[in-house]
Amino acid sequence: MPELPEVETVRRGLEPAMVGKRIALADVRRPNLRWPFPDGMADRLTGARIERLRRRSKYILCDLDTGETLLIHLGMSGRMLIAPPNAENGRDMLGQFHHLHPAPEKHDHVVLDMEDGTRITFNDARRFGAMDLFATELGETHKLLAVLGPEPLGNGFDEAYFKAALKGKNTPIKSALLDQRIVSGLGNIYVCEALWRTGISPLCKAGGISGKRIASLVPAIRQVLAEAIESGGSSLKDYRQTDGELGYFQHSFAVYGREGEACKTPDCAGNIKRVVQSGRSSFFCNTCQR
DNA sequence: ACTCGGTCCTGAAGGC
DNA sequence: TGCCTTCAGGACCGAG
Repeated sequence: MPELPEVETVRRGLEPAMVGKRIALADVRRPNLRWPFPDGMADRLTGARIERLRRRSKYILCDLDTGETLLIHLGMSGRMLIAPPNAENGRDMLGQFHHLHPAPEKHDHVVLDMEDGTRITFNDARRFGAMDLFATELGETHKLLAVLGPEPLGNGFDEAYFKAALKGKNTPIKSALLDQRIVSGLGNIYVCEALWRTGISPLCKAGGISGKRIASLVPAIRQVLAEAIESGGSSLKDYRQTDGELGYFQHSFAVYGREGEACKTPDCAGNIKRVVQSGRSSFFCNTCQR
């Protein structure tokens, strides 16, 4: 499930394959993912050079030399596949583009053939992902970006902001942390992990948590994300796979997916419980998380 | 304004 | 060549 660290890892993996390169041919193989693709997306991508790859929350933003930005969300199951150039593809001496990549497979929804023959494929079985194109100059006024709270690893996310954002909230802290308007980029896994690190129960009402405990969440969130990015970075560095798949990595979790197993807090005799909050599983230790 | 639950989608997993 | 149910999840959207 791509949350901020996974998206950042994907962004870093895509950089060498995309930045500074032109899209020789964009193949948009269905009319929509979660939402309809913008009109003429394939034509608007074909011929564009990618100047920069940015990340905002769980979105990857590709700034093009056409004045437009390609927004990509991986949803639940979205993956970016990178297939390196073959000796036979790219442009021939007449400037004609050709490629010998295998035919796209099931759930390959958007295929970008770069000018050097590299093929970038957006594959998303569940189609919770999204793509959009918008004028770069609109910046963060894009509908999906305008509602986002601060980046958890950025300067805008600090104790003062966080306390103010949670003040008076009746919703459980678990739900508040999943709310992208409060802080953006967290998903179910890292919310569970950050709460465990601070000893705060996911069931606590957000507005009722002491200032000291709220303050402790700030570095806990930052650290769990930074560690996951580091973990992703190292897996990326070692990454060598024939199909070029990129996007997921192994990371060890203290609570997520560990229902019934022993709590990893030193000297804690508890075991991990699972409860459902607003339709999502929360994993926590009800002995050391209060 | 705030909070909650429904919804989209497919594949994996598990019960029988 | 088994069928069926349940679950996973991000984020929008409508209901209360």
